[in-house]
Amino acid sequence: MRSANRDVPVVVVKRLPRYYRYLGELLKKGVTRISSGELGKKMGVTASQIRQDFNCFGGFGQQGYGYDIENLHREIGSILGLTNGYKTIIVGAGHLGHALANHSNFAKRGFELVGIFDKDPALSGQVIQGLPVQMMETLEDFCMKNRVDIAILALPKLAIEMVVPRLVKIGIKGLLNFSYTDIEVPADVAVENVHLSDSLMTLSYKITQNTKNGD
Amino acid sequence: MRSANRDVPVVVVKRLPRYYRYLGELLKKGVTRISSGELGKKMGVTASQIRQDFNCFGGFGQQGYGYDIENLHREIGSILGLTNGYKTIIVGAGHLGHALANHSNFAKRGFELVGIFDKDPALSGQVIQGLPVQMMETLEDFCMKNRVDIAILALPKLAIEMVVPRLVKIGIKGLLNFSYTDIEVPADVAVENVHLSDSLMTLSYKITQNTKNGD
DNA sequence: TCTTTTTTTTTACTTTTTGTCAATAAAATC
DNA sequence: GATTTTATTGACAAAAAGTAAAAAAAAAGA
Repeated sequence: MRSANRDVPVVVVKRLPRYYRYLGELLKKGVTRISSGELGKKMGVTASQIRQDFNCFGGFGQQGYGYDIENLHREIGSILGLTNGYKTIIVGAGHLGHALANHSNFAKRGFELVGIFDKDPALSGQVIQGLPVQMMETLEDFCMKNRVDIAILALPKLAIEMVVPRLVKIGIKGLLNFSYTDIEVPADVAVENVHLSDSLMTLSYKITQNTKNGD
Repeated sequence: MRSANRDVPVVVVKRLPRYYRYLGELLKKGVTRISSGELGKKMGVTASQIRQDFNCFGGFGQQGYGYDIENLHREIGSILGLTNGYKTIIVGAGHLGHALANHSNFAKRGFELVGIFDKDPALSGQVIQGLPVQMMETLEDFCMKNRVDIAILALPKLAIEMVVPRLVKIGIKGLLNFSYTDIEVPADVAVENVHLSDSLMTLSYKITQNTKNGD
């Protein structure tokens, strides 16, 4: 089993979390093996694509047998870096930050929430998920001391512009950006954007198309 | 200017919201025209792609001049269906639902929030964004009377399975799904998923790659 | 051992992106 | 006011990327 996985296309990477989820569910149900055909039917994609995707990082399957779910699940998790136990903070303790802190799947997937920050003194010390909300002044100190890897940015556009450079400066590795702006960082900082309005607009487009064709 | 826009590739549609956002920002700054080259540099994509994309729904540009931003912005908005004024409800008034209700961009983009629902009696009547949280019993009645188009689903996986069929039954047109499961609906109901954990996992992958190559 | 299943690998096809260039509009020059 | 120059699109072509199908190979199970 090759562990090399250089040059995996972005589209494939984007599909990995979904595979991971489905495999996890099967595992929970006690299923131990599955063929690409079966999995494809379940997920609504072609068996060919599944096989092609899995082959990007070495053959996990066995002819005549299929894929060992536990093994495959673990491998994909490892490829995604879930085994690295990235330490995570949330910046912005508003409703969104709060919701994300409570999002149990994050911890389940190996992301350890170690701190929550906000600039509003009224929130100072309030406990969310066992963690006290800290003031922005302590951001750098805390991140350095606790070797924080990821910052989840749940704050408005304006605040973002102040915070991002500070996080970049102390060597943050990744940013999950929920604000409605594209942030600029050096190439060695990974960024993933979640633009909620964009999703709503895409939905709007789909509805508009449906309405056109349907009625 | 052709208004027909059949068969616009999905990849292009996914890019439209971002164009819309950038054009909106330029408009706000008072810029009235822009060339594909300039816009491309700003957005980090090739000028060629921009022209190709815009041409999917008819030529909006003018040789030697560029694109009229106001016109282009309005056209993209119309293609996305933002002018249809879709009526929207949020199901689930937890922190996530709350955050989404406060998300000002939704209203700005023409989505009118008309109702918020939750099953927790403790939240009944609590006012969010001027709207009282309603109990789940009134869901069908309310949606029919108010001709609700879109439901934003901010509830856990288990609750989803109960709610979706009810919404489908009363003819909901679109669902924005935040729960960590893929929902199944008839073809005439549009669905857009926002799987937060997936984004975090993709980020994790990127970090892992950076770490490998960088160090 | 032989058939069946199912992956891997290869090949073909489709979609998407990028690059080029003629056509055209605007601006500048004469 | 006519002519030249510059800017920039739209359309097409080429390249790249991604997806699906087909062929070949390996293992499982009878």
